[in-house]
Amino acid sequence: MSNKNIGIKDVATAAGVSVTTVSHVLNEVAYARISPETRDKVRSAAEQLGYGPNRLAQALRTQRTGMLGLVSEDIATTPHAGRIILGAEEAAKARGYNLMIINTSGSASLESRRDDVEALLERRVDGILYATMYHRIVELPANLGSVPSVLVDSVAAGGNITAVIPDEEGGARTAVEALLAAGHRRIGFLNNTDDVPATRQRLHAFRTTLKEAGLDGEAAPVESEVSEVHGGYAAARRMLSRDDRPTALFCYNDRMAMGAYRAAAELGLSIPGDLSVVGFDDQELIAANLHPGLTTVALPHYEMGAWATEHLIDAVEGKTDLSLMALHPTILSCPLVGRDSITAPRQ
Amino acid sequence: MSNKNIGIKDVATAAGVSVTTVSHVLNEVAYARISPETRDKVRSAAEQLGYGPNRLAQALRTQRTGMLGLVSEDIATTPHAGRIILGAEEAAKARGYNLMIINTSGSASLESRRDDVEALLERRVDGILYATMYHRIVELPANLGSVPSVLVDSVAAGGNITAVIPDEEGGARTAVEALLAAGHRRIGFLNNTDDVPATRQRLHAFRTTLKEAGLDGEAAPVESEVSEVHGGYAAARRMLSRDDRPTALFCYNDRMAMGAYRAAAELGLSIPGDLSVVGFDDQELIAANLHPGLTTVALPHYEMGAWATEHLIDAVEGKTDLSLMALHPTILSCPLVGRDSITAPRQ
DNA sequence: GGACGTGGGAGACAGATGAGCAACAAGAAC
DNA sequence: GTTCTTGTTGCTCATCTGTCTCCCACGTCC
Repeated sequence: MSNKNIGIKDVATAAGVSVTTVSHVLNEVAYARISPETRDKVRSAAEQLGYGPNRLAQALRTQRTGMLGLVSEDIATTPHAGRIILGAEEAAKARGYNLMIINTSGSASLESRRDDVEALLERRVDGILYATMYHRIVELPANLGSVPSVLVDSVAAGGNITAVIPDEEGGARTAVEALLAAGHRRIGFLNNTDDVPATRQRLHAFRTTLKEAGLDGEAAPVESEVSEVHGGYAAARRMLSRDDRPTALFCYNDRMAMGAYRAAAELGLSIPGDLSVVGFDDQELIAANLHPGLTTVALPHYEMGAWATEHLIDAVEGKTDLSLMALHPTILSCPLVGRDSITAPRQ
Repeated sequence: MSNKNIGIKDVATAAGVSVTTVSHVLNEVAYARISPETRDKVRSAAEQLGYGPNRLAQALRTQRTGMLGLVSEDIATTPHAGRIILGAEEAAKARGYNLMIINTSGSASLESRRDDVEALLERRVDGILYATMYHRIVELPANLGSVPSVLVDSVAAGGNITAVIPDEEGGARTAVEALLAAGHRRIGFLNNTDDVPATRQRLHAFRTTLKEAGLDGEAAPVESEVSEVHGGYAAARRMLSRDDRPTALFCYNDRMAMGAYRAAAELGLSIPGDLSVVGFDDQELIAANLHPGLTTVALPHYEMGAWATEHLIDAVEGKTDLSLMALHPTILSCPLVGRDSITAPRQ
């Protein structure tokens, strides 16, 4: 219970040695030659007094705070932020670091982002994690560069900062392959309308994967709407009213899949009997709670947070050169989370 | 862009004054007598050099870090944590403080909680926020007491720590009153089975509110199940199969309400035409995306985080005495979030 | 007189702060 | 009209926060 008023010199007095010796013993300095008895005296004195080092003073002296800054967009509005934070926090804790959190808005001005980073720099964090809420290309404040930093779930406009992003294409491929493996040949895609990497890449992977399976990828039906439940509903209504109605749907995200569930229900189509569905995102609250459970592809938010933190710490400790990794973003795979929304097509 | 290598003495040299003067000017020390010209010189020198104070050194000297520790349970598993964090972060930022986050598990040992708090204390945070993921009675590590602290969404076993909690009874009353106001007289309650304050208090408010409306609260139907979608489904199936089927349902939380939606659909009951439903929690992802939108009662997570932070900072700055507030937990109200799941009963 | 074993002293990190020191002006004493 | 006191303005010096780390000191043994 580190009493805030007890310092190294109190321990020194209690143990009858100098502060230098206490420091040597407690930090297990390699070159220090101190007898085992003295070490014991110091250690027990420290424990009895409830001594805990003042990390501020240590940091001031050593130029290392053991703190990482995390500026995260829209912490509360998506569950994604929580998973990134958790991944980062656990990875940091495992290596003796702590996390300083700053929230920002996805639409915040460059100047306000700059101020956020500045606040972290004044606290002399050893490195900075910059996490966005969805995969895109972001413009980052220039002062980010003055300390090792890693971008989570986006790539930098300048392209000169190490980044981790999800494997959009691989994830889409995984989803479509799950449908193909179940025997489906007429597969539709409910896509998003935003101009973000995920929209383009998932569409590309959708077509390519079908083509590789010997199907006509270009002709496969795609309906685009905003990536919300009502968008998914609208897109699914159109898609399912076609003459050559697909037997399976790949949805841009779980929210759209939720809309598709409703559309299917209204049209008297049962899932997965009449229609198989795959989502994307693995938003527990939706995917696990729909009926039947939604098979979906998970975004590796936890993993990206942990990966970024690991490599950031490596860089801080001089074990890695981030500038080498900055050339290409690191891509983490999106695994399939199987539930009950896929089965073989009828007949 | 605070260059990490620029210190107060560089500014002093550039401005041609002493470091003392720079410190006086930049901190706007009240008793310092410095000419306007000198002040200008100092300020422009500081700006040109991109000087930013080293908060570590400041903190070491002033015994104030301007950092608050937040130990939060299960950051990623519920969206609730995100809202508490956001409330705390924004309140802290508004007053010039920053947040240091530590994640812990709801089932973590007392010793590991102690270590988490200890880590915060070593960093000399000015105060600590301790947030739990659902309203309950928690046992807290003893070292929490060595610095001002506030409990968010729980009360302490010893009862000697200032706490903010949601108004469970008021929220339940609000929900039931919304149903009564729509004209419902046969209202059922789908309750949770866990032995937590919310379970008891919401049930109590349910019965009391009915009684006050001249109905037989004791006789009103209650079905209890685990507070998940499938629990809500099972409870609703039983509830809706009764001879005196209620025309409205108050659900312990939005997840159970989601289960009730499915049960209603299976029984051919339309919402809200044949059955009105109110939830609890306001989990966006569910409540806003069900069809029809679920009217529900919101838990004030953002507000609790903000309230706790405000008062913690007040205590840190000597404006409040937390020990006085520790006598009774502060209760924040749970407002109704109206959507489309309530209407007047048929005929 | 080195080598070895054991330990301590004195900055340095970056900034905050109370006491104190020139410089000058106004008023008072001579 | 000069010197002395007193007061004010403007700024600086020395010291402090808690810890680390380079360098040195002392004694003993071969």
